[in-house]
Amino acid sequence: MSSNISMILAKLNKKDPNKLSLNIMDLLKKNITDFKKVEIAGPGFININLSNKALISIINKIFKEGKSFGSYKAKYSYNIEFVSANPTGPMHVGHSRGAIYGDVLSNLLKFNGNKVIKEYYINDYGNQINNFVKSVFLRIREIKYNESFVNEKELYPGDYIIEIANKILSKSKLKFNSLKDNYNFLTKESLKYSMEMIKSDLKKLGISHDSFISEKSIVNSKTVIKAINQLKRSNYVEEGFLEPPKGIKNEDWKKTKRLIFKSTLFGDDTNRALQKNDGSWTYFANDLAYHFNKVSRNYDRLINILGADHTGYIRRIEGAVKALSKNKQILHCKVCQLVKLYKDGSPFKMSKRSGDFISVNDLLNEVNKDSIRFMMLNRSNDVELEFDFDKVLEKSKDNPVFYVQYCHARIQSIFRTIDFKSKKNKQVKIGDINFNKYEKEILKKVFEWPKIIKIASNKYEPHRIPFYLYELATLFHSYWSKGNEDEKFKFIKKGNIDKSKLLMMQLVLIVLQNGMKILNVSLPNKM
RNA sequence: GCGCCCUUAGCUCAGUUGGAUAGAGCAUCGGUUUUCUAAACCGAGGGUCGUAGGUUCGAAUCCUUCAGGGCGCGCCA
Repeated sequence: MSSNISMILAKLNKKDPNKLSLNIMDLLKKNITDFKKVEIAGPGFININLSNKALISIINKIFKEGKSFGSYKAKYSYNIEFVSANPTGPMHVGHSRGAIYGDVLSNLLKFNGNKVIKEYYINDYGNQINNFVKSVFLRIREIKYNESFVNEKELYPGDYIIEIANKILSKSKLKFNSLKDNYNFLTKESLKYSMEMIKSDLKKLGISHDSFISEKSIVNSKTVIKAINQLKRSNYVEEGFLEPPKGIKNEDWKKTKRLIFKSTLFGDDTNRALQKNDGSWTYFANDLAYHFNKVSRNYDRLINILGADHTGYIRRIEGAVKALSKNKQILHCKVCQLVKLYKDGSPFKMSKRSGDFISVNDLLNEVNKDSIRFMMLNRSNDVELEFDFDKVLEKSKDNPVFYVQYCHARIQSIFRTIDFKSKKNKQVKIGDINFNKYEKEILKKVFEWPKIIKIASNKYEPHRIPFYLYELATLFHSYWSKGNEDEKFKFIKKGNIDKSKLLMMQLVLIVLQNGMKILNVSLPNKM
């Protein structure tokens, strides 16, 4: 164990850290007997070797905590919105990253005792939906009346549209003469089937949401007006004109008076329109209303998981939450960078519109859920993730999930061999326990687990968990193999096992199980 | 033009909210299997942490400059 307390105190008091360390060391030696050795190293670190007595008391504490080892008591309520993929088709590989990130972040926060609502915002309103429904209609015409499907720019050509068309046809005897006459029916049915597809994809990835909120229902409930009225009163919304957009040309742009949200007050580049040319609400206006609804549900903390292509949206919506909650609630937007898909050694472009994207379902047909989950978290969410289709399909040693699972399988293998069963309420006593240096390394790693959880939770960085588990597994595999070189490091000798080894393995097991439970990745007993 | 993210070994990336001699995997080279699971392990080579400054006992980490890459910049959703 090591402490940098002297350096911190030195900074505060402007004193020499080495001198402070000497003083602290004296105090420690006088007052505490749990230390075997205390010494000063480097610029003023205090290194402490724990006595067996102290070690045992820590181990007993871990056994007592068991499934909650690593967690700390927090009791905030969270709303985490993630996935929220448009209901115009199945999920693609890019969506799965945010989905898994959000899901594991939720598990992590729950592990610490927080209450978490996992929410999905269904964008079942607007032009995309019109185009989606039109696509379904045209496919129906194609099937029923042999009219060829002309692929216009705005339409969705993917095969799943044909599937939806077939499903609708098999249940309905309507003639489908005009889109207009069948519009409401088609919209309802198409959305039902596309959401079924998405939910099924999510389920296969091990993800389920607690709450689904429909954009259309927000619009119909007039929440938009309520939200905007409140913002008008606090002077965040006004009628006015906006400058022409700087980024891309838009021929439809017109300078007319409309309601705008003053997002520049929150660091945005420009104020944002709440109304379109024709006076109808923009997507942002509806989203504002949705977040008004979220704010009214009184969570302690709001989190949105967004794709990289929505970074420009963050200032606006975070500002909106501040304005709507009168600075009482804070929305944190976390961004997942792109997933770059590689196949046959070259980049594989995804496009939802063209219909040639790799869907989550395609992926799941070839790679198991555990590997996908682990791989998607094996990067910080802030960096692009290279997903090598071929490599993941190989199911080889390149895949780190196997490595961690294998560690678990080896421990279980030992337990099987000696017919060991974990007992409840075990109390370890000081006796013939004597950890060697390899075991101490592993214990040290196990003791780090709560710190990993704390950082991962505070920073919303669940990727730290797979990295940590991988490191723990490395130490274990390394120690295991010592037995190949030297008989005395064999775990089992003549059917017996050292008490210290048994303890060490039980501790590793606790951490592996707690960690993988948060990741929702399985731990097979045999591989 | 503006905003956000990134730049660490040949490649892909970690890096403890500022700590000790910067770490893994892959790739390269060389070793280890009558076994408690070799889906594993051990060893070797490989670094000016993009650049230039600053903050301090101490910087890959914080601040500023510049360069390179990605994403975005709608009255689409």
